[in-house]
Amino acid sequence: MPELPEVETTRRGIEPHVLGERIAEVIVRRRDLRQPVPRNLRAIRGRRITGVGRRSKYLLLAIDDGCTLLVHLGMSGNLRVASPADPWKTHDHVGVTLANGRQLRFHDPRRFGLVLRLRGDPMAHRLLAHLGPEPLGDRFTPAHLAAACATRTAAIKSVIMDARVVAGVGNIYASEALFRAGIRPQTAASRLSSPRLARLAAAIRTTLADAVRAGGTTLRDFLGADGRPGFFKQRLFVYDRKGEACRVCGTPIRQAVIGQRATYWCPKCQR
DNA sequence: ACTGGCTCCTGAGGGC
DNA sequence: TGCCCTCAGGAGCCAG
Repeated sequence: MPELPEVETTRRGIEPHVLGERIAEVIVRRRDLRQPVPRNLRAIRGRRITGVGRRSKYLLLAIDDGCTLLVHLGMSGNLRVASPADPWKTHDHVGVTLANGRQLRFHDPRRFGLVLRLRGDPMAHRLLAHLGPEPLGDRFTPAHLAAACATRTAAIKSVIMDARVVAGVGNIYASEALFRAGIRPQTAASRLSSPRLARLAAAIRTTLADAVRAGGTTLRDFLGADGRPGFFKQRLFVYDRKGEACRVCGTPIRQAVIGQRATYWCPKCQR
């Protein structure tokens, strides 16, 4: 479910409720996520949350003992601000109760998500160390994208979904950015000219920034920290629109599988 | 060094 | 209604 805009929406949603707050209790109802929730997670009890950050699709809660709570939402996860008195839903796996009477609930039916407690520099952790530049940051430039694509024969869509090339671009926004750039998703990355890649880099930026502004995309089950859906779905040009008319030229949107993932494009607008 | 394929898991939706 | 099949927003790991 969540790509970068959904994770950023979650980050912004929880930040005002948790920043500076003391952790009163940690409740773990299920440990068997993508990696087991560590036994020492409870060590954050009594500590304070000093920062709410994001890297790629990971949320990083800085704790005042120097460790970091690393949260990944996987395909079906969400993190919401609840009351400790709220009934626990079936797939609410972890709860972090705060001194202000709020409780962060980690909910994840498919359990592809992750809750870890990291010591030391989180960016040095093996899950984060290999990540490429943030697409909304200064280090993601046309030159960077061109260098990454120069030697790669894989489909451009697969390349922009490679987190080592650029972090946080998932299946929805890869198709959307390629539409905005006028590039067919199956084109071999190395065959794209510099101007076209520059246009793609800009499209990745604007697509993600627009989606963040709309509170992310809710296709089926994404909810922000306040339990509300995102509204970017109404603005999708191609994703999940197979057979429907292109919003620009009216041609039916096509769908195919690239790298095991459903991919959508307009055969007229994208060359 | 890349590339494509497989895997984890649950639930929703379509077809019959 | 109900059952069965397919597919889903991620991403690490594997063999070739």
